[in-house]
Amino acid sequence: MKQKKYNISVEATLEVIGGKWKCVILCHLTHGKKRTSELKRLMPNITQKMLTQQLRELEEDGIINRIIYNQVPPKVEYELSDYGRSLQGILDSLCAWGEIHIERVYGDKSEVLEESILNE
Amino acid sequence: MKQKKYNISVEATLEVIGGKWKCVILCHLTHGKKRTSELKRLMPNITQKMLTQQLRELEEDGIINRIIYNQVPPKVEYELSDYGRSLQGILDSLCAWGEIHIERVYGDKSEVLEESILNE
DNA sequence: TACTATAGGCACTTTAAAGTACCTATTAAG
DNA sequence: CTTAATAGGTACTTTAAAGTGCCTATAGTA
Repeated sequence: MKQKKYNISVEATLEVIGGKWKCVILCHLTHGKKRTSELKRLMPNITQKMLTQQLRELEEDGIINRIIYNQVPPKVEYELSDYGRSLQGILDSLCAWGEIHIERVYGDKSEVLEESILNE
Repeated sequence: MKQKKYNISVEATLEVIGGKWKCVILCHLTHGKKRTSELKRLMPNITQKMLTQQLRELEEDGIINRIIYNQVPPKVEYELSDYGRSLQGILDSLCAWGEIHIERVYGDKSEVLEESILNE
């Protein structure tokens, strides 16, 4: 546990949910438990490696739980932990702001949001 | 204006406030207008180049206003725009969560937050 | 027997983000 | 006539983030 020094508390938040994928993963998990393959399908552009890597880090930080079913082929589910759920409000706001921003910039969100997510 | 495709709306948000510095800059601006040199002092580890670059991008996205005073030596101030203020709630929550997280991980926040910011 | 599905490991490469170093302009003060 | 202060530009380099390709295990099915 290296003693980092932060100049402002938001830096600590960014260490946990920063980067290209973590917020996206977490936003999906706000809608409930998800299997690895479901997450992969929801994020067509993420690579297997990045998905696993980000999930590991979120688990290490206590944000998500990893649920392993003893089956073949393997089944693993991820869900927000209790602690992770303390981010729910932020995640919801981030998604909501994104929608507002898309409408502001592009007018019609259906032009920039993949259909797959429009009807969900 | 390239028509990006997002798989989830939060990706649009991250395009605007993602990266290492933007949230930090914006959090400082939630406390009011700041000169370039003030921002630099508040973020001892940011380089001149990154500061200017991030400020330019935030301005382009309509999040902040740049106020130029016709003086020598130059004086420039930055403030949240009306649109930027729609992020205020998110920014406050991100800071608040960071404090909670620091206390959870390190116990005492005075050990990881630079003194300069503790008494502000 | 070969192939599928699922979750993931690992070495290596690429790309994008960030950092470094050095440059500009202007005016006042010493 | 040199220096300080402020805000910023730009070419180049470094580093960290992300991506690619190929590998594993296992039980069931065609």
